[in-house]
Amino acid sequence: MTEGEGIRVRFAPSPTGALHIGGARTALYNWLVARHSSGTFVLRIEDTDRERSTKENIEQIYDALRWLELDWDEGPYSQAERVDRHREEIKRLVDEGHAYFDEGAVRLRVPDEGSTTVHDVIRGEIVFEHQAIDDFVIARSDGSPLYNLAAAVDDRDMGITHVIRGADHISNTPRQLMILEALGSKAPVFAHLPLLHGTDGKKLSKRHGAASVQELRDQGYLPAAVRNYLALLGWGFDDSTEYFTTGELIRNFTLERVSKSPAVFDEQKLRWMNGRYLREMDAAELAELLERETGRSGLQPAVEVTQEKMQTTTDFWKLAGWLYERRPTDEKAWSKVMKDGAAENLARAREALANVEPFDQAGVEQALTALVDELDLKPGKLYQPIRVAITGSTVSPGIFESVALLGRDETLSRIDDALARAR
RNA sequence: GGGGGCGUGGUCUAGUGGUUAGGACGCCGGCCUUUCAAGCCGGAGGUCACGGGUUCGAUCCCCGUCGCCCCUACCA
Repeated sequence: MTEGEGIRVRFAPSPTGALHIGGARTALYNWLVARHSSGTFVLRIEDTDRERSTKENIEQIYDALRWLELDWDEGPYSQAERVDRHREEIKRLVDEGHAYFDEGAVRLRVPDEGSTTVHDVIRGEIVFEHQAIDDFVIARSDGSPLYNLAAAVDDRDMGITHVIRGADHISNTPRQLMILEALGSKAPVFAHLPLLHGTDGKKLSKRHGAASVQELRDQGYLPAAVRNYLALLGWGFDDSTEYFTTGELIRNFTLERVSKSPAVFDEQKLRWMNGRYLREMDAAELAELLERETGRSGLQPAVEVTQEKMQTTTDFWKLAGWLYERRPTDEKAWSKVMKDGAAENLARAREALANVEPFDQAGVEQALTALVDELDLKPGKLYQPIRVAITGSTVSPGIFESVALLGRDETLSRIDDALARAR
């Protein structure tokens, strides 16, 4: 916990579009390492590809990181704005004979013999024979620097001690190491995270659909739940713990426990976990959040009766929307429930509810249970027709609270409509 | 083609030279119950990729094979 005073990590996304969960996880792991060791989390935008590095794309990254509450201590630095530094080092490499011009471009000289070893915290030592690596280009013929050079120089200049990034960079690492060596610089520690794959087994990318951070936000996930879930995609703590507050994540996260094999994003499990976070909030807090999202007010009573059923905040409207607007009746529900004397029972329920005083949950419950006794019915025979009449569906919160929340006038009116239709 | 990485139920993972291979999501069933969830209980599902070794004994150690993925760009 203390040896980390000097630890400096960076998240260095290239702004090619929305930040997807793979990038988000890389950011999270870097952030966790920094916070765990009281180190520094640097944000650097790798925008040397001018075509794709639009202002909007860059803004999306900030936006995603802010929503995830992954705050950076330094930056954001723009790699593009550092081209003078890159050019300086390219010139130096050429001047010192480490690199040479080839048809206008600059290539680094890679020795034919020997090897470069990557020391990876997660994977151990990885050896690359030089003969398998060509002299690679470090600057275009227009003089602009290429990724491997820019990344190596920036990591060095920014004092990065731990490079934590996706495993797709493993093969780039020996190249960056060779640049660093030619520059006479020390190598940072590397940690290559297992890639995230789509269900098709391929590296996760834009084309895998609902995988961007902003989509998760729009679908009603909580940042804390997303962080918890993402932490688990490629990292495990012990044989039974998987629910971690952010503080626990910071305390327990170590690179040594990161797994080596690729993982597949499973939205079902995220949904489950998000539901768990939702249920642990208190109703007032959740109501406030939903009021912010929907622009409505006074949602707490509705939240109290639906909270246990929600998995995402967007579920709220599906579950409670009938309280605020009449929903078209689900025909399957109607035909399933409105038979065998259901209309008569519903009519009796209407009578009973018309006289409930006060019209609250206890009053409704008393009236309805008394009626069930009187008619000698299975409770569902009475409650389901009411449910369908007022919500349009066989699925809703508890019937007593539902009726009480809807209020007498609206309840009776909806029952009347149902009765009219039933006859 | 060359180089590199990875391989534990459908998915995420724990694990050790000797375990009934543990947990979670999902799935199925039960309880609860006014529906659906939640919660609790139970169940199905794994030849620990395959084949050889080493060993009294391998999921775990070694070698090979296969599969998947990444890099092999004047992309990042």
